[in-house]
Amino acid sequence: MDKNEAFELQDFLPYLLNQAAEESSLAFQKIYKDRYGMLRTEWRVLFHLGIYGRRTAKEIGRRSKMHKTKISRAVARLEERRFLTRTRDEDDRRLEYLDLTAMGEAAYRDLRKVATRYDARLSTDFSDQELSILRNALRKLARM
Amino acid sequence: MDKNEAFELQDFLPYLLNQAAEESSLAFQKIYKDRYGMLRTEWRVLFHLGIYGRRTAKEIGRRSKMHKTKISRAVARLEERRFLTRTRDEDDRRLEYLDLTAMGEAAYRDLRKVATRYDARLSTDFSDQELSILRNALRKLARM
DNA sequence: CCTTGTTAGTTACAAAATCAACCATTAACA
DNA sequence: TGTTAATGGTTGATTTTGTAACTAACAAGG
Repeated sequence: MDKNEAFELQDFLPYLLNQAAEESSLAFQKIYKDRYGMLRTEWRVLFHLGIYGRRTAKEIGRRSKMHKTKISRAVARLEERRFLTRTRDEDDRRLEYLDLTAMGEAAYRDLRKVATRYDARLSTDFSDQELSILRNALRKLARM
Repeated sequence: MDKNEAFELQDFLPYLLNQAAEESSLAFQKIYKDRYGMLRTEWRVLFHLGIYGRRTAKEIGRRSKMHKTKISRAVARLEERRFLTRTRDEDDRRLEYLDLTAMGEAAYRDLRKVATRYDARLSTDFSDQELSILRNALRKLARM
């Protein structure tokens, strides 16, 4: 009754996913870090604003599933470094709208280009069918 | 010349992988945390020893790609809580072999059972073919 | 208006990860 | 040998994250 089945750590999805996530983001991380001194939370906020335009912190949080304190700090740092500005909503003064500055836009476009190339490079190892299954599975696992 | 192509954050592999990794490890994390007060680094070390038997910290690091300080601290905590013991190699006194105690073994077997069930549950969303493509792709991305 | 509850966002403090410098030991080799 | 380099592992300082408690603003009902 030992239940001593072979358990392969390498097959355990949470572990495997984590290794793949870590390894695959390393080289991209190096770029946004070296080039703009950004943290992971920061490029994410930057991208959200770059892609979807003016948003509140709340909206970014809902989509990215980042906790609001992470976002609050990322926004503070991005503002300090002049990548974005905040504007209070005059009708509901709890809200503030975030907009990329020209510098923020430039950084976004630059990093988007890098990300696009980077994603393409990662994808070369797989067929179109594999890629579509992979992305689909990941979206399901991520519940998004 | 604007290059203003649609960029979908949800399709960017490093992002997608990270979301999937985070989401999919949440429920498992709750178990090793609530049941044994362990951190992610700690269950990993525990599993390495449970699966592969007596190892040095170095060997665990090579396989898991965890930084040696993480391992050092995880080992220290696991030793404090009597999940493992250390034995110096008398021929090369820099090395120390790590072994699970009976308690460590028990915790490992318990968590392995949980992990097996958990992995099975995650897998139910996919066909065998999808699973094999997924695991393969992840191993390739993780370079393992 | 006044309480009570909710929401958006921040802050304070504890927990954890990162990075560099650090022992102790062994290896390499002049 | 004696010096320098490399290795396994630990420690301390700093940075980041996580958790909870906190403002400030709005909303709803009396």
